[in-house]
Amino acid sequence: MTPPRPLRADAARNRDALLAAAADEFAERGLEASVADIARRAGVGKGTVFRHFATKDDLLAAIVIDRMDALDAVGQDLLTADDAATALHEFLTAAAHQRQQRDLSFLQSAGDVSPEVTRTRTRLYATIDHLVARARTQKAIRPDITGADVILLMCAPNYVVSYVPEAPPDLWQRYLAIIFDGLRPAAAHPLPHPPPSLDLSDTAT
Amino acid sequence: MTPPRPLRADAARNRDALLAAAADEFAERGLEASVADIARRAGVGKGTVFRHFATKDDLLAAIVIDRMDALDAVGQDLLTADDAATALHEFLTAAAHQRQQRDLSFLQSAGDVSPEVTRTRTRLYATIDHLVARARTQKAIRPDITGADVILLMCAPNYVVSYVPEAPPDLWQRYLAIIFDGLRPAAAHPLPHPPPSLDLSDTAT
Amino acid sequence: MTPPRPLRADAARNRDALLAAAADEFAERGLEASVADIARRAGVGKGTVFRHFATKDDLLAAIVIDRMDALDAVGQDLLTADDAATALHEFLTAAAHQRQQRDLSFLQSAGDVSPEVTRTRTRLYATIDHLVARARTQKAIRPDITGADVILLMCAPNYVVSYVPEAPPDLWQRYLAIIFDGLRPAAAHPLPHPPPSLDLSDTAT
Amino acid sequence: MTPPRPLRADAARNRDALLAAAADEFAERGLEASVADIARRAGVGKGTVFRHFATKDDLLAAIVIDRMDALDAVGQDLLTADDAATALHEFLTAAAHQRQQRDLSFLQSAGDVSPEVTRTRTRLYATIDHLVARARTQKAIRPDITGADVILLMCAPNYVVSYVPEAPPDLWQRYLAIIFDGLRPAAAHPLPHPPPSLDLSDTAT
DNA sequence: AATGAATGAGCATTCATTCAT
DNA sequence: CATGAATGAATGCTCATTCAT
Repeated sequence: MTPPRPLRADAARNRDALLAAAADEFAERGLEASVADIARRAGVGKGTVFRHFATKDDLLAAIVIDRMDALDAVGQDLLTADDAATALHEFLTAAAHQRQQRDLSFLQSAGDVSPEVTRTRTRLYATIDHLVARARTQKAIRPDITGADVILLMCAPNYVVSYVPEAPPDLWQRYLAIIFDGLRPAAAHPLPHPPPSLDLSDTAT
Repeated sequence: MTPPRPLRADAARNRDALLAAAADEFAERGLEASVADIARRAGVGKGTVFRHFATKDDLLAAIVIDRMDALDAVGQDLLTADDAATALHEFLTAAAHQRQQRDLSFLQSAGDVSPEVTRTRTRLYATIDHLVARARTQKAIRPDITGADVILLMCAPNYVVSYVPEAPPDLWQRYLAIIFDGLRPAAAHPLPHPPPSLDLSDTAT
Repeated sequence: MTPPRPLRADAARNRDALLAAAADEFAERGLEASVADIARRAGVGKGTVFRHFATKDDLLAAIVIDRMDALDAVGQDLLTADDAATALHEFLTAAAHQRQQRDLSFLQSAGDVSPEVTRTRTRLYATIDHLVARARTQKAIRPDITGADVILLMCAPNYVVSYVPEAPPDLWQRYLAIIFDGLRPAAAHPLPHPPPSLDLSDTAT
Repeated sequence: MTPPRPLRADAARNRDALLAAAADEFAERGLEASVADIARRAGVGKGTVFRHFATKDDLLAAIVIDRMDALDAVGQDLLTADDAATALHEFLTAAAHQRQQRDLSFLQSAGDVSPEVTRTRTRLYATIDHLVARARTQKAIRPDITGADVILLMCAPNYVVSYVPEAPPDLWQRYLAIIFDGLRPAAAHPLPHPPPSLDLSDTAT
C-alpha cells in the first residue's frame, strides 16, 4: 500500500534523519522553515529531501502521520485500562509530552494535505473519542464533554507554554492539570455553546 | 517621547486605514500576508506602508500595541467592579471576542520587536495581574492560580477553536467556560508545576 | 482593454529593453533561455522581468504578439498592391527578414499560451489567407495551394538556414526562392495530400 | 577503432532498449526529456544509462548516428537506380518518413558533439550529394541546385508539419511535393544567393 | 508626501551526473 | 555489472525593502 520495497539501509537512515530534522526545524521556525535548512540540519543534500518526499507538504504530512500514529498506539493501549479517568489523563500527558514545543502543525493545521493524513487523523480521533466516552460513562468527567472537546483542548497546554520565553520543559503539566480540572464534574457550570462536530466518520475506503 | 510630530490629517487617515487593512489581512492569511496586498486593501501605494512603518514587523507591532491597549482599557474598567469573578470572566470574554480568528499571534509571538511593545505588554500584564489578584482574594478562583497563568490561558479558547474547519463564530465561549471552570476552587487538584514568571516588572526606561 | 495606463517613461524603456533582450536570448538559446540571463542582457534586475511579464510564458507571448502584429501590418499594406504575386513574395521576404535566426517560436510553437496570442495569430493568418487568395485568383500561384500551405511554408527558409554553421545573413533568400518556385503553376504536379485546416475562423469575442 | 570490445549479450540488449526508449522519449517530449524517464521506459536503472552513454548528449549522438546510418544505407541503394529523379524523391520520402515527429533535430542541431557524428554526417552528406548530382545530370532537377541545398531542404517538410496541431501522419508528403516541384527545372527562376558550402570534405582523421 | 518601479535574496523544485551498495 | 540514492547547480517565481519620479 505504501512503499512496498523495504528501503536500503542508508536510505532508511537518511529518511529518519530527515524526519527528525524536519520536525525540529518546523517546531522552531514554523511552517516556513526552508527545505534547505532541513537538509542541512539532517546532514544531507537538498535533492535528497525531494527523493524521499516529493514535496515539502509531503514531508510535513509524513511527520504528522508519524506523530498521530504513535499517539494512536498509546491511546489504543489505554483503552483497556480500568480507571478511565487516569487513562485519559495519561493519554493527554503523552500527547503533550510528544513535543513540548510548538507542534501546532500536528492537528488540523496540516490541513487535508493528503488522504493518508485524513485517514490517520480519523483513526486517532476515533480512539480519543472512545477514551473520552469511557471516562464519561465512569462519571470521571462531566457529561457535557465530548471527544471533540478533548481533541481540541489537547494541544492547548503546549500552545500556552510556547509563549513563555524560557519555559521549563515540564511547565505544560501545570496547564494540562488546570484544563483537566475544568473537565471534571466538580466545578461544572453549564456550557454556553454546543460542541462542534469534527466529523469522526470513517470516510476512508 | 515617541511620536514627535502630530501627523498631518491625511497621513493620519492613511495610518489608520493601513492598520485596519493589515489587521484584516493578517487575520485572513496569517503572518505571510504580503505588504503589497495590505497596501492594496488600504487603497494606498506600497511605498506609503513603509513611510509609516519602517518594516513589516513594525506594522505588526503597531497592531499588537493597538490591541493590547484596547484590552488594557477594558481591564482597567473592570478593576473597580464589585464581583471580581464576573469581572475576570468578562475580561477574558472581551479578550477572546477581540478576534475569534488567528491573531492569537498578538502575545509573545510578535516578540520584543520594539521596546514599545514590551512596555505595552507589561502594562497589560499588570492589569491582568490585578484582576486575578482580586478574584483570588475573593476566593472566586483557586489560590494557586497566578496572573501569569491567566495571561497564558487567555488565548487558548481562540487557539483551540482555530482547528475547527467551519467553526461557528461563538464556539470559543464553550472553551473559555471549560477553562474557567478549571480555575474555580471547586475542582481544584494540586498543580504539578510552579507557575512561571512572566517578568511583570517594568523593565522599560 | 490591455494596460490602460500609459506607463512611466523609464518603465517603458525597460519593457522595450526586455523584449529586445528576450528576443535575442530566445533566438540564441531557444525556449530554455533563462529569465536571469534575459534580465542581465537587458541590464535590469531579475524581479523587473516579472513586474512587466507575470510569467516567462507571458514574456514569450508578448514577443510573439509583437512580431505577428508587425508582420500583419506589412501584409495589410500589401493587400492593396496590384501584382498579387509580387505582393505575396514581398510578404514572405518581410517575414523571413524579421529574423534570420531561429525564430521557430513565432508560430504555433508558442502554443495558445494566451487568448491574446490566439487572437493575434488568427488575425495574421486571415491576412495571409487573403494575400494567397488574391495570388491564386491572378493565377500567379497554383490553384491547389491554400493560405494554410503558405503559412506553414513561410518559416521554412529560416529554419533551413539555421543548420548552416556560419550562414551568410541573406542565405534564406535562396530557399525562399526555391520554395516560391514550388508554388508557381509552371512546375505543378498533383499534390498527394489535402491541405490542413489551420482554423482561421474568428473564435475571439 | 571505436568499440574496442564486442559487448556482452545482455549489455547489448540494454543498449538497444535504451536507444529505442530514448528515441521515443525525445520524439515525444523534445530535448528536455529526462534521463530518468528514458531509463524507466527502457526498463533499466538510471545508472545503466550512464554506463552506456557517458552523457545525455552522447546518447543523443548515438541516436543521430543510428538514424543517419540507416538513411545513408537507403541512399546508397538508390544510387544505382536508373531514374535519378525518382531515386531522389524516394530518398527524401524515406528521410521524412523516418520520423514525422520532432527529431528534425538530427541534423546540425546535435552539433559536432563527437567526431563520430561528424564522420557519419559527412558520409551521409556525400551520398546525398551523389544522388543530387545524378539527378542534375539527368536534368531531372534544375542545374543551380546543389547537394547542400537538398540536404538543407530535406527536413523542411517535417518541420513545417510540426506546427499543425493534430496533423494527419502523412501530411508531410504534401510539402515534400511542393518543395520538390521547386527543385524541378520547369518553374525555375534565377536564385538570388549562391549555395552554401556544407564542407562535405572528410575532415575526420 | 505618495507612488509604484526596481532590486535581489530566498524559496521549492528539477535533473544530469556520481558513487556506495 | 546494475542499481538507485545522493548531490548541488540551476530555474522560475515571490516579496520585503529601496529609491527615482
